[in-house]
Amino acid sequence: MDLTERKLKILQAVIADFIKTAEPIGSRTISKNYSLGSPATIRNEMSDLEEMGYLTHPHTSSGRVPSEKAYRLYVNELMKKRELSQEEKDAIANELYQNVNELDSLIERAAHVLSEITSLTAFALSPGKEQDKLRYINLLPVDDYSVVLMLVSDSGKVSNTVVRLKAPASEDTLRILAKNMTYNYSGKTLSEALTMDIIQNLKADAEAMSMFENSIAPSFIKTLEDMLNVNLYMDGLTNIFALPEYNDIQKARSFFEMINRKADITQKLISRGDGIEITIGRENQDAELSDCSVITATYHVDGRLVGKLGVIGPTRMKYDEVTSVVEYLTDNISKAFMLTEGDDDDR
Amino acid sequence: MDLTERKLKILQAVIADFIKTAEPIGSRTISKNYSLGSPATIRNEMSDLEEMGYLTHPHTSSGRVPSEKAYRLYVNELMKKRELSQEEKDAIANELYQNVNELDSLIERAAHVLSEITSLTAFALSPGKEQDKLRYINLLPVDDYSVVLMLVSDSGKVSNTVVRLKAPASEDTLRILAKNMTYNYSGKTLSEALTMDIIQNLKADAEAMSMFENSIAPSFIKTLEDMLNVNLYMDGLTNIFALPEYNDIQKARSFFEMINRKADITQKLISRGDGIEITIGRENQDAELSDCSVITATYHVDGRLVGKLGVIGPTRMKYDEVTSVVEYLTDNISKAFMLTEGDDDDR
DNA sequence: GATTAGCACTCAAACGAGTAGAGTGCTAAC
DNA sequence: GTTAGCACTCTACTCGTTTGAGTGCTAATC
Repeated sequence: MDLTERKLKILQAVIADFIKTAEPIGSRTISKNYSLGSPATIRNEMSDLEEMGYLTHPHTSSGRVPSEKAYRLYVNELMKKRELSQEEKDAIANELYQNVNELDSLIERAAHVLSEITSLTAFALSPGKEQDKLRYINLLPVDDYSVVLMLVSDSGKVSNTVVRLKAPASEDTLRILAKNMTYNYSGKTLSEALTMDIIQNLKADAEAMSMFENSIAPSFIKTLEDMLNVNLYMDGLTNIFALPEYNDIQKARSFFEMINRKADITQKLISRGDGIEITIGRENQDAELSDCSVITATYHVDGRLVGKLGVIGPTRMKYDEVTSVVEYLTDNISKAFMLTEGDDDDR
Repeated sequence: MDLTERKLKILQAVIADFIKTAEPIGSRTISKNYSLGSPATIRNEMSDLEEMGYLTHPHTSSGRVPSEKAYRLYVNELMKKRELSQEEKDAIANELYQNVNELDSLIERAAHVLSEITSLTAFALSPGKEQDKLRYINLLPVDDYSVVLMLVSDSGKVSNTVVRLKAPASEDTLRILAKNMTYNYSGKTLSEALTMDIIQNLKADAEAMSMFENSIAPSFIKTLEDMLNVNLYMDGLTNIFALPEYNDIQKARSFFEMINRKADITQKLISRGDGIEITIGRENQDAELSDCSVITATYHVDGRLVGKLGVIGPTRMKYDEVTSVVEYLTDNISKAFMLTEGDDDDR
C-alpha cells in the first residue's frame, strides 16, 4: 500500500491534533477541520494507515492515535522547521543572559529557559573537560592544619578543596610544593594528570614530599575528578503534572524516580550522538523511557568543550518547537563562550 | 472535663495507630489491641476526647483521627524520646562520612541519610557565613582577558569567579591589586566587606584602580554574596509518593511546586528557632504547609557557623524517631567540623 | 456511678445495571 | 473512488443497592 498525498495529510492532521489535545482523534474531527473529504473517506484512509502501522486504536470505538512509527516519519520528513520569531529569540536571549558570567551558570540558565518555553522537563550538561588543560596549582594556607588546594584550567574552570593536614606546614613548604606541582602538571590535560604517576614526578624537599604523600595527593585526585565531572542541571520537573499522560500517580512517581537518578541520566545523555538527536518511545533503550521522547542537542565551546542539553517528555510533544529552541540555545551558548577570542560585547 | 489517665492512654493509642496506618481508628481496634476497656467504654472516652478537641471525625460513621492539638500534646508531653541503638548510630555515621571532606558535602550527605531513615523529604542548609571573616583575596591570570578572583575565609570556605577584563592586565598589576585588597579586607566579616566603600579604601596605582573599578568590583560583590549564600540540599523528594496522604495527584503536585521554590524554603528555614523545632499543621504560618509538619534542628560549627537541617512530611509522622535522628545528625556535624582545634581522629 | 452489651443508624466505598455519546466498520448508493 | 446511512462497540457517567465499619444511645450489669 502506498502513502498517498492524502494519507500523508491525514496522518499529519492526526499527529498535529493529538499533540495538541492528547485525545484520540476521530474521523469527523479531521473532516471538519481540514478539507480532506467526508468522515467516511477519512475513516477508510485511517484504516489503511492503521494497517500500515502509523496509527493505533486504544479500543474499537475510539479515535486514532499516532504510533511511534508515525512520529518518526513526522520528525524525519513531515515536520517543517519552526523558525523562531525575532521576539521569541529576544525573549530567550534576555532570559538566558540574566546575571550570568560563568559557563556553568549559563548552562543552568539554559535548562531553565528551555523548560519554561517547552513546558517540559529540561536538562543541561556542563561540558566534559577531558581536553581541558591544567594551568595552575596553588596551595593557600587557611590555618595551621588546613590549606586550600586550588586548580585552574586553561578554560578558566577553577576547583578547590580544603585539605586537612596531618602536620602543620610552613608557608615556604606550601609555596615550594605548589610551584613544583604546577611545574609538573601545567599543560597536561585533566585526564593525563589523573593517570600520571604523581609521586615519581615531584622533586622537592622531604617535608614537602611527605605532606604531599600524606595529605595532598588524595585531595588532588579528588579535585581533578571534580573538575572533570560534568554537572547535570534540571528544571521544570513539575511541568509533567500538567500533562494528562501523567495523571496517573504511578506514572508520575516512576518518572520522578527515574529523573532523580542523576548519575544514570548523565550517563545516558553523554552517550547520545552529536548534533540534534531525537529518540522516540521504545527507540530509547531504557524501558523506563519507553513512552517518552528525548530531544538533545550538543553545544561546543571554543572547539574543545562539549556539552549537551535537551528535554524529556511524552512521545506526544511539539517536536518542531522543541527542536528549534534547543538549536537556538546551543548556538547561543557556543557564541557566548568563545574563549580566548576577544569577546563580542555583552547582551 | 479532665484528661484522665485512661483518656491519655486512649489518645496515645489512637495517635500511635494512626501514625502507623493513616486510617481512622475505631473503638474496636483500640479495645482489641490495648486493654483499656470494651469498645463501648472507649467510644465514650473518644467522644469526650473529641469534645475536648483532641480527636476529630472525618464523617459520622468513621473512626477517629488525631487533631493538631493532639499531636502537639503528644510531642510536648506524651512522646518519650526514642534512643537510637548503637547499630543505628553506627549505620548513620557510616553513611554520613562516606568520602566527605568538606563541610558542604557533609551537609548534603546528612540530608540524604535523613531522608533515607525517615522515608520523608529531608533538607539541610549549609551554614550561614555572616560571622565568617575574609582571609585572602587572590587574583590569578587565566589568559590576557580573564582572571580568577578567589576569596578564602577563615572557616576555609573558598569562592571564586572568573572575571573578564576590559583590558589585559600584567601579572604585576594583579599581584599589587590582590595584595591591596587582602590588606583592606582581611579580618573583616563577609557582611562588613559587603557594606564597605570599596573604592575609597584602595591605594594602588592607576592601572590597578581602573581594573578594579571596571572589572573586578562587580565580581567581587557577587563572589562575596556567593560566599554568604547558604546552599539548600534536599533529598527524598519522591518519598512522598509512598504516603497515602499524597495519593491525590493535586496534593503531590502542590507539594512539589512548593518544595521547588528553593529560595522560599531557605528563607523559611532560616527564620526558624534554634535547637529542635517542631511545627505542626497550621502552626506553620504558610497555608501551603497547613497539613504538613516540619521538624528542624540547628547545628553549630566551631561556635560560629550555624546551619539547619530537618524534614517535612504529613502531620502524621514518627515524631519520636525523626527527633532522635535529627538530633544525632546535628551533634555529629558539630563534632566532625571542629575547625582550628586539632581534630579528633575520624568517626 | 462506671462499664458494657445490644441495636438502630450513618456513611463511604464497592458493585452493577442502564444510558449517552463518540466513533468505527460495513454496505449500498452516488 | 467517494459518501451517506446504519448497526455495532466500547468508555464514561449516572444512579440505585449493598456491604461493612463504625458511631451514639439506651438499658442492663457490675
